[in-house]
Amino acid sequence: MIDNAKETTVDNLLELIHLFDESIPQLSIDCVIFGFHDNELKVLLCKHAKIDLWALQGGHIKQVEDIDIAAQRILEERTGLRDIYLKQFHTFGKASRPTYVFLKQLLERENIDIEIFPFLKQRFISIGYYSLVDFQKVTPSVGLYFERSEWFDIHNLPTLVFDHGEMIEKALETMRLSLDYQLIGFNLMPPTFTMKELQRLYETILGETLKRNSFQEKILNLNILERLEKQYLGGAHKAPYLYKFKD
Amino acid sequence: MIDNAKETTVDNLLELIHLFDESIPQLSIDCVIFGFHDNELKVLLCKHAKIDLWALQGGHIKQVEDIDIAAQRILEERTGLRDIYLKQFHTFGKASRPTYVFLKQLLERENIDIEIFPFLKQRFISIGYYSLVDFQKVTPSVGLYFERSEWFDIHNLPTLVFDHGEMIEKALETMRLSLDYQLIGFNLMPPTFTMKELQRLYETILGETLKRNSFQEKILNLNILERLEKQYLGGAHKAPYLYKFKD
DNA sequence: TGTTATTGTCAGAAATTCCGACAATAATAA
DNA sequence: TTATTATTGTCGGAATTTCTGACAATAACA
Repeated sequence: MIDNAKETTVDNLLELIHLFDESIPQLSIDCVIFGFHDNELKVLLCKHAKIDLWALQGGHIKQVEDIDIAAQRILEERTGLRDIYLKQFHTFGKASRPTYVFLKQLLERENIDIEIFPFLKQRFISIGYYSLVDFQKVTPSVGLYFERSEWFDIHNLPTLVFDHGEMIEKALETMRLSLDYQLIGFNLMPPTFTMKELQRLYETILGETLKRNSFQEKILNLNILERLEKQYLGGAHKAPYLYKFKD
Repeated sequence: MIDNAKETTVDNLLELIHLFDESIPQLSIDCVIFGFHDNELKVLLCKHAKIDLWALQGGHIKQVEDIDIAAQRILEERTGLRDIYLKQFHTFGKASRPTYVFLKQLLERENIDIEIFPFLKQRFISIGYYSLVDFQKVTPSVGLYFERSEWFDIHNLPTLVFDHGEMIEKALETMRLSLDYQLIGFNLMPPTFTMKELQRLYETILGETLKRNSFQEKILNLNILERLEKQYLGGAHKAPYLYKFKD
């Protein structure tokens, strides 16, 4: 958890304006960064100092920048991670997305009239990406003008801005569906792992328990794992095989 | 096929500028409108009078308009159809999408300097939607400042602008995958139809032949069809049952 | 040395998909 | 009227996949 109690200063407002100037207007990217560790599935949210609402990790697209690259940049800014599985899943563009109301309220608490920044009055359309990381490996960092960045359990989310709740829902649904026909967890596992550890990842993402032998059969049939030598791990039981993903 | 040999006049250039003004900048929608009829799968493309490249049916999003509604509006403008299955499938945003080069070339042929219209110099990001219609029921109409609108067989496409070829590819792939777990052809079939007719739709979309009895078994198991009385259709053989989609 | 907890494996059950075969039947030809 | 032809409906078994319980193997611990 990060808490730097940053104040909104004139300086970082100017920086914000500069960012807007060199970015594509009315279009943002929001990353649903899922974090997995020890049977827990979390999502990384951030929050402004003066407002009790949480938001996804968002950002803008530079005028000369691929949208996929922009999403990677945002992910790296907030997590320090690169080369992570990151997938575009949907673009959200309801006319009623209440970005204006939120920003107005935010600026009012700073005693700033939103009329000074006409670009903030515009409606925003957001391209959603999701990714899956090991939250133990991440040191969250707040973006410009946010105050805190924190992992929340997927079953216990705080109140969110805009339609960010809906976005998380849709990202989760997409990820669960894609689990059936592609492997998305290979950044999450240590270099070698047991079948049980992999199963727990699947169970946590899917939110349901799986049969031990069915799971093993299914995964092995995908033919993406290489079996290594057993290793004694210190449990009062038979030692499991270790696996690694094939190169 | 529509061919109205429309000239680019000052009037419709002004109209174009007006459209840009009330729309979200640097963001467009492109609709991959697939047309099916008699074992043929086509896509509806349009073309400017002075340029030998074809394009998807595109348009812009009004400042106060849901993106889904904008896509529906574009579809209706170009085909006259409403309440059609229309699905967002991907947003395309490579920094190198060469929209500027194309528009400059287009305007030069009209002896217009693109510098007069700075908004045209901007890079565009495009939200892709696809839909599936019966091309016999459609009377294509050209949008503002296009000259012709025509159906092309999916296996025999002309040279396309920008990355529109890639967009069609991705739309087709998405549609084929979604065929497995949802029914997308219900606007295409007549009110009642035979199993063979439905099978041909699937075969055409998938680009492969299917076994008669496996297909029937699979579709009936979806439990979305209602079997009606047989009807003699005039073939030298047993009359097939008719089906309709359950209400 | 026995107990305990977990693992690897296998065989059979259950479910799904695949596929060939055959009778039914409507139009057409004889 | 009758035989032929083309296509349909359906059934049953083969092949494949998925599910599930059972049991032996084994490493740590008492």
